[in-house]
Formats: sequence, C-alpha cells, structure tokens
Amino acid sequence: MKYDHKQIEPVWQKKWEEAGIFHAEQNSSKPKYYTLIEFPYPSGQGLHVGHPRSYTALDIVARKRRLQGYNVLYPIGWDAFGLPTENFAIKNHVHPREVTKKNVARFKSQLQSLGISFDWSREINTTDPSYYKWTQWIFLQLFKHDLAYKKEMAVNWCTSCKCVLANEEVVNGVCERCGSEVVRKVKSQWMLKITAYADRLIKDLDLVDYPDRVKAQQKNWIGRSTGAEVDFTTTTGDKLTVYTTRPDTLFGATYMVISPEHPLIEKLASTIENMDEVRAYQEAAARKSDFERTEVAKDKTGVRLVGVEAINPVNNRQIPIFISDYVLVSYGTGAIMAVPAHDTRDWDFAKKFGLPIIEVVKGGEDVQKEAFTDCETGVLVNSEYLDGLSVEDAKKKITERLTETGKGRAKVNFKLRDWVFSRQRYWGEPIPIVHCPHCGAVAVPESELPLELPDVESYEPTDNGESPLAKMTDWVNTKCPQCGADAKRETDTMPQWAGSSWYFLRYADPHNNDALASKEALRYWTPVDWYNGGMEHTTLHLLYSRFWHKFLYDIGVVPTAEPYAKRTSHGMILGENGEKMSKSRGNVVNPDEIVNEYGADTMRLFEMFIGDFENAAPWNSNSIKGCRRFAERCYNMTSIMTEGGIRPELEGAFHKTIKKVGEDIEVLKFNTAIAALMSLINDIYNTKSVTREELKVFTILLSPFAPHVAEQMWSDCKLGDGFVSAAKWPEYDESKCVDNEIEIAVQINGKVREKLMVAADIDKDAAIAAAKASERIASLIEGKTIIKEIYVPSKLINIVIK
RNA sequence: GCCGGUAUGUCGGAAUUGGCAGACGAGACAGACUCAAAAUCUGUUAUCCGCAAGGGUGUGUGGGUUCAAGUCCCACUACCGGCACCA
Repeated sequence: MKYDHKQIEPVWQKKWEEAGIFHAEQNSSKPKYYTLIEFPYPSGQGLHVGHPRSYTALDIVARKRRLQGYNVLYPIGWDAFGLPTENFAIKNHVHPREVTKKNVARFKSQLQSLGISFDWSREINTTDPSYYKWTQWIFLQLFKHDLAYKKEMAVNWCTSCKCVLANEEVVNGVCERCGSEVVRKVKSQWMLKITAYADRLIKDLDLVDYPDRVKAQQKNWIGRSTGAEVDFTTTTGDKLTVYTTRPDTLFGATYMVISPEHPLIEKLASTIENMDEVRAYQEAAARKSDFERTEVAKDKTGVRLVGVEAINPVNNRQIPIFISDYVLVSYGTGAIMAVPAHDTRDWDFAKKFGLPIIEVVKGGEDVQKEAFTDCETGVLVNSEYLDGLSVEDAKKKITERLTETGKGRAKVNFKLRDWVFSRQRYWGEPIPIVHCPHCGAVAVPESELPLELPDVESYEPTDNGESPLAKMTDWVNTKCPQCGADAKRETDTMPQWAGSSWYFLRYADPHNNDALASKEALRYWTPVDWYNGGMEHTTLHLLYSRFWHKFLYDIGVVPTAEPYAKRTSHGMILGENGEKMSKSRGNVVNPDEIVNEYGADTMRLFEMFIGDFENAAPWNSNSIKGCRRFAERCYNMTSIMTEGGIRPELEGAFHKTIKKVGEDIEVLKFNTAIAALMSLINDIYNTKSVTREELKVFTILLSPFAPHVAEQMWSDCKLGDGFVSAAKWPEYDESKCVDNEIEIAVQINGKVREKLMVAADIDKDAAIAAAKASERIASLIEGKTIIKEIYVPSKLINIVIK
C-alpha cells in the first residue's frame, strides 16, 4: 500500500481520542510526569509554525515518558483575555467572547491535526468565569496580605492602546504590543508588591534547572545591588539621604544631584533663589516621554539649586546641589552623591558644569581626563582613615563608621519595581474590589466570586483613561460589603499576565469548584517537571508566575516553593529569508498548508530536524521533502517485512540507535535523534529486508516523532497489541553498542596517514605494532627517530617522529 | 556601556566535550529505469595542485598551550537577544 497521510492521520487522531489514551490518570500508582508548554493566545491569525516547535518537542518527551511507564500530564488551554481580541471585537462589532470562541475552535482543530498528545479532557480557558473565579480569588489573597495596593503614581501610558502598561511591557520606550509611543501619566493604579519577593526570586533560582541564560536574564532584571545609604544634611537643616554602591568614595563627593521630582525641592521652594529656572527644568523633564529620555541619554543637563548646599557627613564640606533627569526618582532615594573622579556619569556632568574632580582611589590614569571606576585594583587616598585600604575594605570600614555614628547604613536595592496590575480595558478579569467612601477599598466577598464581566454596549477605550466598564453604572453602583453604604466597583481589569500566572496549577484539577485545585492533586502533580517556552517570557510570564507561586506557597495553597523544576527554551522559526516571520515581510508559512500537503508527521519531523532546538532556524521548503521521504521509507518497510528477530549484522546498529535516540530526546537534540533513525533505516535498506522484531523496535523509536505513521505500521504488520503509543520503550545493552572490530586512524606527527581495522579491545603495544606493520607507515618512519607514541583506545595512534 | 548567545561546505546543520572535521538532510552533478518527464534507485560532491598514486590548505580574525585544537587560554571582529543615566 502507498503511504497516504490523508488516509492515515485523521483515523489515528480519532482512535486516540476515543480510547482516551492520553488522559492523565487521576489516581495512579505510576510515577507522574508533568510536561508543560506555554498555552497559546488564540489569535485571529490561527496557529503559527512557531507554535508546533515547542508543542512537538514536549510531545516527544511526553510520548516517550508514557512508553517508559509514567503517568503523564500534558495539558492544553487558552490564554484568551487580551487586547488583539478586544480590538478585533471593537472593529467588527462583535462580542470579544464570540471572537474568542471562534479563534479557540480554529486553534483546537489545527492543534488536533498535528497529533499532539494533549489531554483534551483538561482543557482550560482563562476567560471562563469558572476559571477566572480563581484568578480573582488569588488577587483577593494578595490584597488581604497587603501585596496588592492602590497607588497614585506616574505610569506608562500607551497612547494608542489607551491603557497603562507594566514596566516589562515597555520596550525601548514604546509599547511592546503595538509599537506606539509611551508617555508618563499620573494615575491611581493597582500594584502588586513583587519587590517583596525580589530576594527569593533570585535565591531560589538555585533550586531549579533553568538554562543559564534564563537565570542570568532574570537576575539582571531584578537587579540586586549592595551598597549603603548615607545621610547628608543641608544648610537649611534638612536631611538628604542618598544611596550609593561606592560608599568608599564618600570623601570624593564634590556635589549632589537629586531627581527633578524629588520632594525636597517643594519643601525648600522659598529658600531656592532660582526657583523659576528649577520649575522650567522640572516641566521639561515631565514632558519627555520615556523614549525621549533614553534618546538623549548622552548629554547631561541640569540646574543648580541656588541658596542651599549639602554637607558631607564625614568631613563637613559644603557642596552644591543640582537637579538633573539622569537621576531617577524611582530608584534608591532619588538622590545621589556625585563622585566625578570615579563614576563616568558624574564625570560627564562635572566636566559640563565645571565642578571639581577629587581623586580618592588611586590606580588609574589622570582622573581629570577620565573617571577611574575599577573596584578591583584601586587603593584609597585623600580619605583620612580610609587611606591605604582596598576598595572592598574601605566599603566595609566606612559603612561600619556610618552605622556607628547614625549617619548611614548598609542597604540593598533592586531595579525591579512593583507590578502595575490595572488595565483600563474591557476584555480582562474584573478586579474584585469595591470602593466605599467610608471603608476605602474593600474586597468583594469570596462567596460572590466569580465577579463576572458585565456585557457593555461599547468596548471602546475611553479618552479620559477610564475603563469601558466605568460607563456601566448599574454594575458600578453597588453597596459596600462591609458597611452597606453606597459604593462603587473598581472598573479596571487585570492584565493578560494574570490568568497565565497560575494556569499550570489548574490543570492538576481543572473542574474543581471549591478550590483552584485540590490539595491532593497539587501534591501529586506539582511541580511541573519540564516546562518549555519562549525566551521573550523570561522577564514577564516566567517571573510573574514564580512570584504568584511563591505567594501561594507562603499561604499554604501549593506544596512547592518553585512552580517549574525544569525550564527549556526553543529558538524562533524564521522565514525562508532568515528574517522574522511576519505578514508585512510576506514570509509567513501556514502550518495548515504543510499538514495538508505533506502531513502532520512530516511537519513534526521537519520542525524537529530543522536545526538546534534552542537556536533560531530559517524555514526551508526544500529540506522538508527529505523528512517526507523519510516518512515514506519508514512506511514502505511494512511491505518487505519477514519474520524473525534482530539480525546479528544489525544488532549493534539497533542498540546504538536505541541509546542515541533515548539520550538525545532528554537533552533536546531532536535533530540528531532523527538523524540516527535515518541512519538506521539506511542500514536496514542496505540489507533489502527487515524482520518483524527489527520493525517493531524501529516503530516504537519512531512513534514519538511521527506517531501516525508509526501507528499505521504497528497495526498493518501487527507488531504488538493495542497502540504503539501505549507500547514499551525498548532497552539497549551497553555491551552491544560497541563493535568487535573498529577502524582506528594512524597519525604521523598529528596527520592521518593510514587507517586500520583492529580488534576493539586491542592494547597499546599490539595497536602500535599493527600500525608499524603497515607498509605505508613503515616507509614513513624508516630512518627517523621515534620520539613518542600515543594510543587513544578505539580512536587513533599518533607516532611523533623526527 | 553592561549581561547573555552565535560564527563550521552551496544551504540547514553534526562532531561522544582535547583525538580521523563536514554525520544526517537539502541542493547540484552523473548514471539506471522511462518514448519522455516526475517519482524511485545507485554513485560523486570542502578546497587547491596533480592524469593518477599522493600531497598542501581549511571550522570569523590574530596570537598561544599541546603529540593532537571547531573544542582550552589571551586579544579582537561581526551578527543576534536582553538591559540600559539603576548611582
């Protein structure tokens, strides 16, 4: 029979679903294994060829684990709240719920056509009230533990989405999603205190198996730094505290800089003589968007506060105070001591404003020409009791002194900011809070959850920065759950990251109505054993969900401190021209067309064979044919099968391949695993026949990669009972992976001059004797002095001559 | 500027972590089958010199360690990703 994927694939997909063989068992004595992929956002474009790269990879792992006897959970769901759906709904006057429903149906049929072994009985959807009930519940727990709070603050405002963005969503000063300008806007916002977990989010990276680049990126983003706070005073008698990582350079401070928004300015408004100039600078700084602020990063600007000076606590020297936007309000204390001799930014500023530069760390070039910032080699000078100390010792000593005299203290700072959690849009989880004129912000009682999203007439974002929900007065006006007075509901919704911050927990027990999941289910299934996803989520989803998980751990809801035991990341699939796939570049490949033309098995094989899983790889419509040929060659073996066991001449090849394929899957080397299967099939075809046992082992090895054709081979040739997807992974014998006779290279002075077939267990003397016995080697060493003879067992011989 | 990554034939990529560079696939070329084409099968395919046997050169660049370097060390370059006035 001819290989016809259109005949084979839908049949097996249906049989698997009917038999339910990919359903995770709820009560099982088997060891569990939880594989997870980032659940997709069901966009209107349908599945992208990038999705199956991740899904197929973990499908291979999940399928292999099942064959190895594990109870596997490989779930799927929909991260369906979010802006693109809402924008589409606005434009086409349909309810976002309907848009979501349609998109989900499309995604589902596309995913099912790929034969991914998801447990569809556990499908979840973040927009389902029975799901977001628990998203809201978690928010209320955060609120009750003072980790959710409302704050008036300058936020990132996307001018196009008309919506607040988290810091993580602003990329190069523009909106991550739409690319529009982001400006600062003062608004009252719900915030989540992720900073309370900053230290643990770094420290607990030691507990998990993540790629180093992911750990490094998270650590960078959290940005822990150690230093000291130093209390300066001013000539007006006010306190002015700075944060510095270089307290050792305190004697070299020649001026101070505070951010334009620093509260001290208002306090000293009557003392400052050039207040007009100061105000003008403040306004100019406020007008700048994030984009402009980073654009003009090179040139320093600022204004000196005339009429007030600061006093250095260690030497009582009076130094001027400036305002400048190179000092940020939101980091440290919003004020710095400037040490131009040992900080390049301070140096730039000092040069521009003609301020003194005093060297306090010796070891570099002339500090008048360039700042010396090295902490490793310098020695302190001009610093009284610190003179002669190394930078490190001086830091310790000055911090001790400051602490003793009450003028400072050791301090740790983080770049990480609290998470801006409000969105002024419709298609998200309503924040379950009621604002009461008497009681303030009050939690909606848990018994009233889910607080369902009301139907509104218009989803249009408003120009005044309020959520579309604000227009629903019937819904907004309510009673205070605490005192019963007239009160108003919170109208902001949660960001898209909310639902995805805990979804992996819901999969453990997706239909539970009394808890986000039962304790037993969580104890059995968590943590996730292997989580694969994109690098782009390292500082967003991955960090947010670790934070929520740690909080849930602290309040006793989940049994583990970390959600994911192991994380891996796949590279992007690029267009054929090596550029990122996008509509505008016209290089988008539609997975449906590939499945239709070549079949799901070929698609899966190709996506795994395309290159190193962790690196980006360009699509190539030519080499996909190689994978199709391979699938056909696999199937064609069924027509030449004869009875029998593994033939002796193929025994070594089989054992080696079992070993190689098994090991490669564990380390994400799907490309070389497939190459090994291709080599094995070439060996088989060289013998012009295949035996039943050979075909059986081969089919099992093939099944995680190309499950449909494997099932067809299994059933056509009656290789075993039931499904190959429920067979047993073959074992290999280490002793049979080595050949009896091997080829070794013979080098003279490091250059290969001869190849010899020798017994695998040959010893050094015998090997070298064999080499010298060869005519070619004998003639090359004749008359020369042998300096050294090296024998690398089963690899090579190197004879060094002179 | 800082942090991370990558660099290998015509192309995608292999190389057991110091031991025969180019597995596997694609493409190209040649041959078989065919009236012909497609498909399939069989060869060849890093590069230079040579009719050949054989020899030289070759893993971004320049040095180094070693009997032996794609792999280790030092100094660079280019590209990709992240962060960026974080004191």
